[in-house]
Parts: sequence; C-alpha cells; structure tokens
Amino acid sequence: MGGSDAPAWVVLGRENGTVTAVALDAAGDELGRESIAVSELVSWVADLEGRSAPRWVWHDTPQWYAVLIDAGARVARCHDLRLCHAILRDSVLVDPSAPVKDRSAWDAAAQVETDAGRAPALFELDESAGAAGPPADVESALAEFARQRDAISGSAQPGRLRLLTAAESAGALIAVEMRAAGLPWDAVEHDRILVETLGERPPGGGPPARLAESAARVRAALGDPTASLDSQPKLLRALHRVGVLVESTSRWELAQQRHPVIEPLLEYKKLSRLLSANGWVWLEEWVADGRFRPVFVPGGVVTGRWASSGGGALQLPRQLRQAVRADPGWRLVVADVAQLEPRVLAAISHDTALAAAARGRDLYTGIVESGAVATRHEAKIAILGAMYGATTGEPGRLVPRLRRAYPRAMGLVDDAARTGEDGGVVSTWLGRSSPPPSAAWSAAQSRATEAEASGADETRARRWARDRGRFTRNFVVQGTAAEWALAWLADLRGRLASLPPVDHERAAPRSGIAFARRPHLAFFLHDEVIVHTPQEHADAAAQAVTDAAAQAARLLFGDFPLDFRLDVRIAETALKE
DNA sequence: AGCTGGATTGGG
DNA sequence: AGAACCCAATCCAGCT
Repeated sequence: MGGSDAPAWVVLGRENGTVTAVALDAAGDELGRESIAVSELVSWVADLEGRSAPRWVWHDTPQWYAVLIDAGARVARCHDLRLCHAILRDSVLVDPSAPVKDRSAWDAAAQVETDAGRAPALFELDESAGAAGPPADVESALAEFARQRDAISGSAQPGRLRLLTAAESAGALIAVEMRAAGLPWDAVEHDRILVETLGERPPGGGPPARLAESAARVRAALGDPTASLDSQPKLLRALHRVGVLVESTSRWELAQQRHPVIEPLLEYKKLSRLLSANGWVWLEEWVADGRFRPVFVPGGVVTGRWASSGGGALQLPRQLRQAVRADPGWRLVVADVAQLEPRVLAAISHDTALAAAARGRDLYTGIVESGAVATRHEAKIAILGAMYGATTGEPGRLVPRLRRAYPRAMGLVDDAARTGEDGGVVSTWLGRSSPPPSAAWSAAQSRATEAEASGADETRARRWARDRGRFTRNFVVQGTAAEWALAWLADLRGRLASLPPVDHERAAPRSGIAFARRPHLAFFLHDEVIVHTPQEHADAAAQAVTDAAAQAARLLFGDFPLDFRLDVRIAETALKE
C-alpha cells in the first residue's frame, strides 16, 4: 500500500479466493489497492493496524473479524456496511432521495453462525448454499460505502449519524471480541447448583431426584399417577378434574389458587425450567474450556438493542450468576447503570426537573423527594408506566401526577405515542428510526374510516393504533438507551485496551490470544457490563467503566446536567449481593 | 419429518 | 402479582 499518506479508510472485499484492499484518504479518494492472499490477511491487517490504525470498512464484521481476532489481530475501528446500511436506509434524517434508500442486496440479513463452537473461517460462508448475506466483493463495498458517506454528509444531522454508525460498528467489533474471549464460567459450580437444586441425576438417565419427587407429589395431589405435567392442555384438564378452575397454567394464576396441588406444581415448574433451559445439556453444549461463548447480535432488535443467538445469553437466570467466576488471579468488574431509561428520557427531553431528581442519587428517590408521588415504589411504577404506555391500574392512576411534575419528559413520550398512533415514524436521539407501519396496519386504519366500516373494524383499528403508539412511545427511550450503552461500551473498550498487559505467566490463556493478558469485556446486557481483568488492574478497570459512562453522556448529550449512576463492584463471581 | 404458533418463563 | 415495552429458548400441539 505504498506512498507516505496513511489511509483514513481501508475497504476490504473478497472474491474468488482473493482479498482486495482499497485505501482511501479522508475525502474518500482512492490512494491505492492491493491483492492479498488469504493466508497473508491476518499479518497484513495487523501490520497496517500497527502503523496507521485506519477505519476498516467491510461488508459484515463477524465474517472478517472473527478470523482476525482468533489470530490475535485486534483492530481499533471499523465501519460495518451491513449494519450502517440498515440504519441509514430507515433513518428519517437521511434525504429520501439518497441512493442508500434504494432496495439492494445490502438489505440482506446477517448470515447467522449455527455452530455452537467457533466462528466460521473466512471463506467458509461463501461455500454455503444460497449465500443470503450482503455482497462481499470489494466493488460492491466501495459503492455502498460511497452511498453511505453521501447519505450521512447530506443528512439533516451528519454529526449524530456519524456517531451512531461509529458506535454501531464498534459494537460489532465488541460482539465478536466477547465471543472470542468468552465469559469465564465455572462448570463445577454450575453442576453444584444443579445438583443442589434439582438433585442427583440417576445413573440410568431420567429426571434428577428432586424434580422426580416434586413430579410425584403433583401426580399424587392430582390423583393421577400418570398425569402429564409438561403438556399445557393435558395439565389444564387434569387441574380441572380436581376442581382447580384456572384458565391457564401460568405461575401467577396458579399462585392465586388454594389446592394441595399448587405448591408442588409451582416447584415442579421452577425446577423443570432450570433443567430444560440451563441444565446439564446446556452446560455441555455451551460451556467449553471454562468459557461460555454466546453469539451476540448487535442491532438484532428494532430498537437497536442487541439480540443473541443460541445459548440464551440475554436470559442467564440470576440463580446461575455464581457460576460466572474469574480465572485465578483475575477479577470481574460487574457494573450496571441505575435507571438508565428514565435518565435517557430526561436527557432527550431536556427535562431539567427530572434530571435534577436523578442527579447524584437514586432517580426514584429523587422523584419522591420532589413531591410528585409518595413512595419509591409508586415512583418506579409511574415512570415505567409512562415509558411503556400503561393506562390501567395503579400506573394508570399515577402517570398523570408525573405529567404535572415533568411535563417536558412526559410530553416527549406522549408525542411519540401520538405519532405512532397516526402511522408516523419516530427516531432516537442519534437518528435510528422506527419501522413504518405494516401494510395490514395501514389497511386496517383506512378501512375503519370508510362509511361501511363495522364496529369490529373500528375497534380493531383503534386497538392496533394504541399498540403501535405504545411501541413508538417506548422506541425513542429504549432505542436511545441502547445508543448510550453502545457509546459506553465503545469508549470502555478503548480505555481497557490502553491498560498495560500483564506478564505471560499471569495470562488467562482461555480468553484467546488477543485478550489473555489484558482487561477485556466479557459480557454485555442492555445496561450491564462484565469486565474480566487481571487482579492488579481491577481498580483501573473499574475506574475505566465509570469514566466511560461519563464520556458516553458527554458524547450524546453534551453538557446537559445529568449523571448516569453506576453500581460497580469488583468480585470473583458475578453474583449480585 | 419438518415447520409454525401458542404457552410459558427467563432477561432488561 | 400483573400491568405496559423489547426480547430468546423451550416444549408441545397441530399442521403440511
């Protein structure tokens, strides 16, 4: 890649077994291009990253970065064309006539990894039938990158979209890195919890002892020794036969009943859930060599939140947190944000009264002290009710009091709801827009206005409108919270990477060669992070978590007077006290 | 056999 | 307790 100019961007593409790299200057003009043999790719990227740390532009981060990170070649920055395309295509900040809005192969979904073990090799996915992903060749990448740069620079808010696309791309890097590093997992402790809760597994197979005992107690109370407990319709009929007249078999409805079958049945359902969702089969499939390696899916949710694929990474039960255990000589920094979404709401609505209630303390306590409601519990359900659009019961009664105390914040979510009910599109702070209404939704709304519309037509149209209003109401808050969290993660990643590595004998080799000697992100869940760190850097890592949160707030909301309070602790396990 | 949708429960 | 938003995973029933 000759010449003295360091490239601002390097676009990578692959075709017919060869990788092509195109260097661009800051204006997007081509500086040069080079063909690279696949076998040379890792060292080539590592070399250029070490010299000039360009922003790597590629079609789909997992397909490029999984291979690089497994070989120890970390990169600082990237631009993920697939993820950024989805944002720019839908964003109402982008001019509707911008070419990025045209239907194209870039609308393709991610290619999902199905292997529970490791990431696919660089060209593995090309061979799979029906290649459904975005185009991988360099000409397609260059053309799409140009469209995206034009879309951003010509948009109503170039700064915000630059921030959003950078944050989304950083998230893509982090998702791959967290999978490579893995969440330190103590399989012995997990097994101990399972045995303690479910009982010993019989040598010949079959349900563990305590689960079998509660099943027997349920069947005795039903007077049916062969009753099926895992089939909802059969269980419902069996309950009706003994006079338990519930409409469903859900836990909350059963809990209201008085009958000898209830207590053992609730226990059975609890145990059975643990066994099927996170039992020995899960342990065998998802934990290898002391690490849980889930697939994180950035941008997998419409609001911009991450999803996960396989392993249930976003639903780890509290019960198993003790099994998340740092390596010997290492520690976990476990941090979560207190009341992230209401704080975000205060910021995007510039509601200084709500921000004042949140500053330096528990936000719900602050609301109580402002006099809007009487108790912390009331403050919590009122705020949640306002953000989710509750209309009945206790929240329905309390939300109007918040409207009086915090008119700007409540006005913002009420406006978002009205826009959604009218079929409009809402956007997050940085410009991720909600999807437009479906054709069925719009058809139902127009039908309801016709002269011959039936009462049922009108009722359904109204219900669908309210449903969509609750969605858009929540979208602006949840989506902006996801953006704040991405900015937090991205900044934290940079701070952790700047901490000094430990000696080789202190390494955590199972974390992969890129992370074995440094503090690194190991887990992320909406408003919580877990950092795995050498013990001597635990304090610095905890400080980095805190500093990154403050920086994320500045990056998104400037000097708006609001803090994002963290609960940070350094521990050997992720168990919450 | 394989797919889809409902019910349920775990997470934020 | 749930409600009210965004989800994933599991099992089962009912279908092709």
